[in-house]
Amino acid sequence: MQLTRQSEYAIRTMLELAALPYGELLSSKVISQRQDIPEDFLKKTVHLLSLGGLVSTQRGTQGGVRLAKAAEQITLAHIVAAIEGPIAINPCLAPGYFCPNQVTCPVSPILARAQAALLAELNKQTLADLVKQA
Amino acid sequence: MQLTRQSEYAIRTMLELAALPYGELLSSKVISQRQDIPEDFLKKTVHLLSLGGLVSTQRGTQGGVRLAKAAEQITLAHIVAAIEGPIAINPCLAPGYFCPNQVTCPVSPILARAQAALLAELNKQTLADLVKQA
DNA sequence: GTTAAAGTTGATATTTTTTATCCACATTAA
DNA sequence: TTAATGTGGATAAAAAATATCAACTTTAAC
Repeated sequence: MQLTRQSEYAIRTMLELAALPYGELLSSKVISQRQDIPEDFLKKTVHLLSLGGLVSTQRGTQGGVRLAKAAEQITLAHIVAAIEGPIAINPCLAPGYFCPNQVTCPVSPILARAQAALLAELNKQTLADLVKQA
Repeated sequence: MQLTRQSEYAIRTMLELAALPYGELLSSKVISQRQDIPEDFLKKTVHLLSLGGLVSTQRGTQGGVRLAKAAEQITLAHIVAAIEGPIAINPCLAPGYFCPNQVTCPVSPILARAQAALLAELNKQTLADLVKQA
């Protein structure tokens, strides 16, 4: 029932990027050093963020990573989803799951609401808000 | 970011027990058969529920497991906590954790609120409510 | 008392997931 | 041309979750 460490890496990375002037690049290497994250692992993490449309990358000398959209439009929920996929606190809430148990399972609606409440909180503040606070 | 399968086993077990007349025993063996849960694993799961004060057990012939308190006083949050320990969606929210990162981490308050929202939903309905619905 | 049913406990194995590492490759600015 | 950088795949290592096994204790039933 926990965020993975990789999600945490991703959050810290996004905070680094959001603290920069918009559009500015920062290399994975530098981020890994500043945030004490294994470089190769971070590279993959950044790649996931990229696939999720949260950052864009630039190869080559002086390349790096930057936000792909304004920090005002990014929330923790987006970041976690980019890393871990759609948040599902139980397999039975995942898209396309067929429950092998009783037809009328009283639990999944509750889990669904709990999950929704969790997501709502993770969406309440933007990355921009977070950077302001830090 | 998921409940463990063991938590799910525990929930299904508690639903079985709550469907019985209050105080009635059901053996782990029968529960494991009805719910298709490995028996030895379920025994340990039941033991955790017992340590958590949610069920009481009775050894010997005709022994078994029963609710230790009224189903009206038990929620999903209690069950999950009995199995997984205090719910903490990130290590930094666990009791006694010291964060090695920046002093003013803007993330943990959000995670804390998200976690609280999750817990609130898991506490909204009692086991008794669930049994009624099923 | 004896016995069989049931929970207790600890060791260990298996499987899955997560985290980390390594390296060959593609791209690109300098 | 070259060095810095992201890409991608393979693999390893570590951790966590799940499952199995087996000896033990308790206790109701006979």
